Amino acid sequence: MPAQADEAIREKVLAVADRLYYSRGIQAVGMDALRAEAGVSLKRLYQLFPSKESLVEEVLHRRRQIWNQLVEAAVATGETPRARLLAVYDMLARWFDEDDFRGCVFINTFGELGASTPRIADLVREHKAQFQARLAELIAEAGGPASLAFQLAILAEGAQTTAAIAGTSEAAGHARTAAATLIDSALAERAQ
Amino acid sequence: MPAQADEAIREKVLAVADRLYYSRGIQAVGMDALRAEAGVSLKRLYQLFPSKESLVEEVLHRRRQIWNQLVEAAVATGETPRARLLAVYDMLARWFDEDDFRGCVFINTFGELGASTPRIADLVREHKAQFQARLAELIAEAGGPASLAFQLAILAEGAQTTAAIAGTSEAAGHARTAAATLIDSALAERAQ
DNA sequence: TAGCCTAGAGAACGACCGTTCTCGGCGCTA
DNA sequence: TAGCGCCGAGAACGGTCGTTCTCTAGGCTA
Repeated sequence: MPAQADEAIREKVLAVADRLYYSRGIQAVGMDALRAEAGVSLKRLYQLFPSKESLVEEVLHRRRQIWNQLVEAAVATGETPRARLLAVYDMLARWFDEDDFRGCVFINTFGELGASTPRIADLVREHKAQFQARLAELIAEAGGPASLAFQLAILAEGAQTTAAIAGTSEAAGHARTAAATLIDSALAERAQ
Repeated sequence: MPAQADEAIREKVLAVADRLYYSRGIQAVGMDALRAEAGVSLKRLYQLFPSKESLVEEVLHRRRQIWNQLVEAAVATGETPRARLLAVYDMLARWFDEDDFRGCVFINTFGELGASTPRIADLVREHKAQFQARLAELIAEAGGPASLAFQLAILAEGAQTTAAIAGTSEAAGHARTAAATLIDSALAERAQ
């Protein structure tokens, strides 16, 4: 039982679970469907993850890391603080254009399980708070006010939800335009 | 079997279903829990609504009517087009402050059932499109550009989601401030 | 080669769900 | 008062889910 093989299987299961949960919803995907798709025995599945809930938690944890990497990769492309902020919305636009886009995993999970599973509701809260804190850092670099972080976070949130429901990716462009307006307005006000 | 008594029972069932579904999630509330809470027999329940899915659809329909009334009541308080638009965000603020606020019913339902129940996904899409169209009307009255409707809709959407997850109602205030900035910016641009 | 440990396949279990069926009692008509 | 039909209570049914258990086959050690 080589530990590194276990790690590979873990990652495979997490990747499959992420894909199935995201496309069909968590409650709609049973452990058996997961087992079949991942090519793992049920016994192994429960050795790696003691329960479905713990598996869901790890899927969210993994998504959070991926999200953070996407944000940082986008931010790294900007030369100025303003460009770094707007790059986040460009990243959203690319994401919304993917074929399997179905909204924010965290929002969907919150709607599905938040009322009955406090641990998962907390994970969602943490993730959103962390993203907002990152926005606040970028805004501080630009010399903007703290309230701007709330406004930009609301825009990003709304863009994800709107894109998921309307099924079009144009929400990202509108959010980006609105973000630019809000940033410029806040900086202009501070400048005078 | 007086028809008006049937109507009263229908409304009672719908109200109870709305409350339970909203607070616990749809999948977490069985028909039997509903029966117990509404004080109706299972037989009657299935006479009034042929299936759980049809019941969910009617709950959403009812919520949509309530939402429209709230929007129109808020809009009616504004003297100017700008004030009418901002009144929508004031309405959101009051809603977020309610004890049992748990986000937008339509978003939550979309996350829970949207992937597996196309009819319900369509209802959610229709509702959001209608709200956005109403915003576009108000913006046209103010002489603003059509793209502003998208921006304001994204703000309202994001405010609801952010308030639900963060558990604070301050999102409405930030959304309102951002909305005012976007409106004024758009109108100033058009004026010159 | 003999014995043991492991892991996979899948049956089994208990719980719950949406939906339907049965039964017993009550009220209305003749 | 006798009979009929409706209604509520709740059992029953078929299905699915998360989780555990059983059985069997295969590879490793001595």
